[in-house]
Amino acid sequence: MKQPGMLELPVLGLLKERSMHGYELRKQLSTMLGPFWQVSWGSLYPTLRRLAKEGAVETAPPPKPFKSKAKTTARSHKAQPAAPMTSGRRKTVYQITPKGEELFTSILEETAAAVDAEHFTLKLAFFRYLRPETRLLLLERRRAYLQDKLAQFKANMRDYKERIDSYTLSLQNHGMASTQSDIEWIDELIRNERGVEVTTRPETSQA
Amino acid sequence: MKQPGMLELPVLGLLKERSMHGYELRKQLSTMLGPFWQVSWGSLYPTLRRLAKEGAVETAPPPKPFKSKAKTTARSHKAQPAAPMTSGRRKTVYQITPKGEELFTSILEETAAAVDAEHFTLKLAFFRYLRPETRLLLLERRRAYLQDKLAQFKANMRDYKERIDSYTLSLQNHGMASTQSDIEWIDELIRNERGVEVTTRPETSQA
DNA sequence: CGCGCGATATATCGAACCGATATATCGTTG
DNA sequence: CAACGATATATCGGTTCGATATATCGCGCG
Repeated sequence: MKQPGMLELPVLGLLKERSMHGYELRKQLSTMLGPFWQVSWGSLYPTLRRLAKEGAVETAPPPKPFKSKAKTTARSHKAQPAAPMTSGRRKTVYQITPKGEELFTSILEETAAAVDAEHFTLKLAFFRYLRPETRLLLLERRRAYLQDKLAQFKANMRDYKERIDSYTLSLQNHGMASTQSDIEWIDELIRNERGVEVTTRPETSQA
Repeated sequence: MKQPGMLELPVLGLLKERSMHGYELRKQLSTMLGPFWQVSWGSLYPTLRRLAKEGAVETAPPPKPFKSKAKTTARSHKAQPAAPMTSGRRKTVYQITPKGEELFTSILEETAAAVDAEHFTLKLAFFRYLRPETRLLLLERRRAYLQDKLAQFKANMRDYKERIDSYTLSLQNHGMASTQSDIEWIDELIRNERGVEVTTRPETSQA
């Protein structure tokens, strides 16, 4: 997972359900995506600041002051690095704004960059927020992309299979099989999406 | 493909076979890896400079001056950006050095970071340069990693399958199936590696 | 009782990569 | 000979990663 613009969607998607701070955001993300992706701090916190600057999220004050702050005295004995107030256990809670909701939807709906595995995976995790027709559109885009990838594999094999060693050959074959398996999975999702109705067509080729 | 340290191995691996310039390097890389990975210029050229600075590669003068350079006159009419000599069709040919050969081998042999899909894919493309025992070691590391990933999937499913929606569930299931398929592929590679000898053991579990 | 240790929580740094873009030349083709 | 696509190198800005720093909280354990 390293494509740019990967964090916005899941961050907004989780904040849409309820307000959270960074640490919890990461835990939720891990739960949701399992072994697919472990978000790094070095991308999560900058993303939160980015979203805040765009006005897509805003920081809420901690729910309850609770213990009262008895030590508002200077307390700068340790030289805070660069940002204001660098002390422990802060719990900067972020909540989504209407603008953030809009951004979330526009990112989720966009079909252009939805094709690569990472972006698609992320979108699927928030598929429930899309209308069925948009879901179908995204699924079909992904399918077309995979079909194209498969064709590239085949072309590559046709042209170069004499020139590549057995390991690379095995790699290509496994890549093809995986892509084929991905396509079948997408087809299953498409079938589920359409209910069980129509589509008595026997074969799956469409490209 | 975005993990750091991804370019060094294939660049050195290709230059090991014969000297090339950047553009050709990229074409060869595309041929070898097919649809797996398209290297971007923004990473390839900086990598070449990085490797040059480390002394792992060096630029060779163009094979033949050929047409003779009749215009060694100033010719600075266009303000070259930052590097010396910025004109067209330069063909900066890179060749590997002994130090580069060493670096190639050490990167290829290291087992630590060999586990993630991208690095493993890249290593496999140069597997022929490894001794059979090192190949087996790398394959088994990869297998253990995948087995662990599978276990994480299972644990995740066990703990959260009630709380996640059907799309995320399908995602997890497909992820598990893919990982399982990857394991079987690795097992096949391991079997091939061992020749056909021994290992009459019926099941594949080893973790 | 206090001491360490692990979980909680935020932040930053440098390195690496990507996508887009700029620039220039060469070969072909109409 | 002009247009165009392939060849060829380079840089910029933005994003992510991995490592690391810092600090606090809660718990167990001697």
